[in-house]
Amino acid sequence: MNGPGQVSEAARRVGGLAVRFRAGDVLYRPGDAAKGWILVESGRVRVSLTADTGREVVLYRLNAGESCLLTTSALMTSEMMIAEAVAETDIEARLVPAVAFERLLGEDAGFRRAVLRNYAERVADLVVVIQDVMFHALPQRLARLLRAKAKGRRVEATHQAIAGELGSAREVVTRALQRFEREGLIRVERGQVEIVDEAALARIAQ
Amino acid sequence: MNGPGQVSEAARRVGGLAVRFRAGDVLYRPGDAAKGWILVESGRVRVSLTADTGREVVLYRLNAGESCLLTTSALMTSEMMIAEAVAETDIEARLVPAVAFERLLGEDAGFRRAVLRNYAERVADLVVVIQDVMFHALPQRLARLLRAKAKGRRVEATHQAIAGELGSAREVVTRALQRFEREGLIRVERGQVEIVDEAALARIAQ
DNA sequence: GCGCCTTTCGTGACGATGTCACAGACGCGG
DNA sequence: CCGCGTCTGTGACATCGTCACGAAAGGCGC
Repeated sequence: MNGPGQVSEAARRVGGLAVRFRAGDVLYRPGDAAKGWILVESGRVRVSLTADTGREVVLYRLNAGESCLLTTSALMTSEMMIAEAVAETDIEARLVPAVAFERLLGEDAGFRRAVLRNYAERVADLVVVIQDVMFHALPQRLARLLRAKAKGRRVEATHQAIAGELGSAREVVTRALQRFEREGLIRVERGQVEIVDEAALARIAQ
Repeated sequence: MNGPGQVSEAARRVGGLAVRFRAGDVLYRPGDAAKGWILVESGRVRVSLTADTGREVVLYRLNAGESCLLTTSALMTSEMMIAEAVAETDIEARLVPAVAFERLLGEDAGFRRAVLRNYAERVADLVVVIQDVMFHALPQRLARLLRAKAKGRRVEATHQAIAGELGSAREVVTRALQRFEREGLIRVERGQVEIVDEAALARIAQ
């Protein structure tokens, strides 16, 4: 395999430290210093921004074989982290010291390509977030999120969690969901949403 | 010198094509394909997102020695450009084919470091934009912008231009400026703003 | 099964912001 | 000095975020 495996193998070869986290653990929070280059080997990490008011927005997620754009950015600029990363599942990761990371970048073309391509995708994620929060109406974004998070026709998420994904407020999400429900698109229950009219949702999501 | 000069020299060495733009020229627009890796050698470029409604937000600017994050991201993912880049001044730049760029990254450690550090800064710019539009009130951002753009105590910009910087709407900027004027912080004239109470502005900007 | 506590959700009121539709003001070229 | 394009001013309105509550649903201990 030429993806996660290769990158992971390179990280191990160069002396990367194996680290583990449990679901719910905070990998880093605003104000922390970047400890090194970090590669997720299994599990999923959510990276988000939080305002002092408590409002939150998810920037991107990291899956196996991926590495955190903002950690590396902080590492390179010697700035502190401004975002927060939380383990959504149990995590196995590898932490590579900055100098070893730089060496790998120089010596291993495959590693370099994989890492840069991964960052390019995360950068695109960030731009999509900006476009979304600035240019797209909430119902549209909500519809898209529901479709994306649906397992079958069920979405397991509290209104608060949905608001966090979208960078909105819980009350606003509650009202938008009520509206969808009145219009017969969904059915709302505590902690979950059932999709009733998938086609209509798709239309709203564009 | 170890900054722009070195990077620029490397780009030339590897066969980068010299290109020029006049102030106001569009370097690329949404839907374009990335033509290669591009380095600004002199002048300033503004990179922004535009909605179909005409609303705009400035993502970052490129100065001499810097390279466009989004172009490189598009290059790596083979996606089309989603943003727009406009020359704010006359520009000299160097366009390096993708393969030559990749080769340079592998062979020249100084080049690699400079480029990656530059991208790390642009990434930080993007995150700041997200934080700003989501978490900070308009008066605060406006005050910050006025201070940043002031030459002496004068800011040359139309309300429309200011709105574009902030990702807001012209009318909203007009009203915010009126309010600042009523409170004696600034004086507004056609196409420019004079700062009267710099200290108060600084306080509002935090 | 019954209280109690925590989490989740519902709702009204209000301010800030974006949008729309115009109207007025300014300045430059002819 | 007349037009016309650019820039600015303004009112009306919808959406969204915030605040301040209160109600409902689950879980837990007993």
